[in-house]
Amino acid sequence: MEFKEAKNKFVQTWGALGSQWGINKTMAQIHALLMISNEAVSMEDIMDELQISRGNASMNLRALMDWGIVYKEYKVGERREFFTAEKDLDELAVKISRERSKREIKPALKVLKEVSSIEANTTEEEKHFVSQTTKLYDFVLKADNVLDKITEYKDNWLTKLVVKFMK
Amino acid sequence: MEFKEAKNKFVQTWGALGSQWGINKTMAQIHALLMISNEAVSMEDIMDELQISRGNASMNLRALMDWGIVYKEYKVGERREFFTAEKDLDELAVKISRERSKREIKPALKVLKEVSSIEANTTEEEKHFVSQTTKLYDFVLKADNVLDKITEYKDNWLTKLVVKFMK
DNA sequence: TTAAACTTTCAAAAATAAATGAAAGTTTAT
DNA sequence: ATAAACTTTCATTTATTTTTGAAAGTTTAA
Repeated sequence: MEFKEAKNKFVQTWGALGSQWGINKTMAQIHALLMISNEAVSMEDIMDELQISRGNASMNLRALMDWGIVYKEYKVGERREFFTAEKDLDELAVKISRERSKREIKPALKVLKEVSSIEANTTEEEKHFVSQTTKLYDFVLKADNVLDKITEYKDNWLTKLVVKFMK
Repeated sequence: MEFKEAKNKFVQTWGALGSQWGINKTMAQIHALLMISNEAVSMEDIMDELQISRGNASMNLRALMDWGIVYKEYKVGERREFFTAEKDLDELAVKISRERSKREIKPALKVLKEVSSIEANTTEEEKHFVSQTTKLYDFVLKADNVLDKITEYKDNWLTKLVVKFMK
């Protein structure tokens, strides 16, 4: 396999993986492209490489920056903006997990707490509902806390987790 | 909040969460409904509660069974089939993580291995590509292995993880 | 065997999500 | 101040995903 083919395969695969995980294809592809670039890339070049429109590139770059995993860069004597991705994988994973926790897990926990707190102990059906949602609340809360603790280590958290866990 | 309202809120929330994680809304809603039912539910009742068509119910129940998190049940003297969800949360999480590993992570690893193995050491660009994809391969492999190890514990793996990690 | 009771399949329709591109907005150099 | 160089926005279009529902398939009881 030659370089160009490998590069393309990587970008496509990362894009497909993105959509399986609730991130849109282009967003994941842009991120993939930036990950493997040794220098900052202009919007023009991104549009060109991925064959996407200016609007699409702009909106997805904004989203990536909102996630904190892509940065703007300015070059002296250049009017254009350039973009780079967070390349440290520990840092990348930490940022993604924090953001998803904030956007998805926390709101879900709020609902779980609400619905598990209803005054409902008449029928078996109601008792079961309260019991299940309470368990779910506890489980998700615990999982969210563990994730938080793990990513607090930042540097090499994965390696540290391996070490801790293999003991 | 009364029971019916809480139940509905739970099903809707779980459905929305599902779509953010690459699982379709109806599939997640059916799962939610079964999770909080204290007894097995017929397809008719699922269609009725969620206001969905027969085909939709059938296909998503099949998908849930393929994931191994919903089971068919037969009642004596009843022609119809009934369905229940895996209600043990440890077990549920283990099954989901195993299935996603098999379906998504393993194939991604295969591609990462391929593209990181290209003979390409001429330009800086190529060297950087190989270096980044290699790092990514190592990272994802390690994460996949940790997940595997953690879920091997099955019963109470989350609690065990908390204990191990807080030490 | 046949017919009733049920489930599955899949082509077509509907709903949802993403992409386009032109106009509006912003920044910088002169 | 102005115009060139660039980015963002958003109504519309396009692509993708999901849902429908009717026909085909299956199972069971008589």
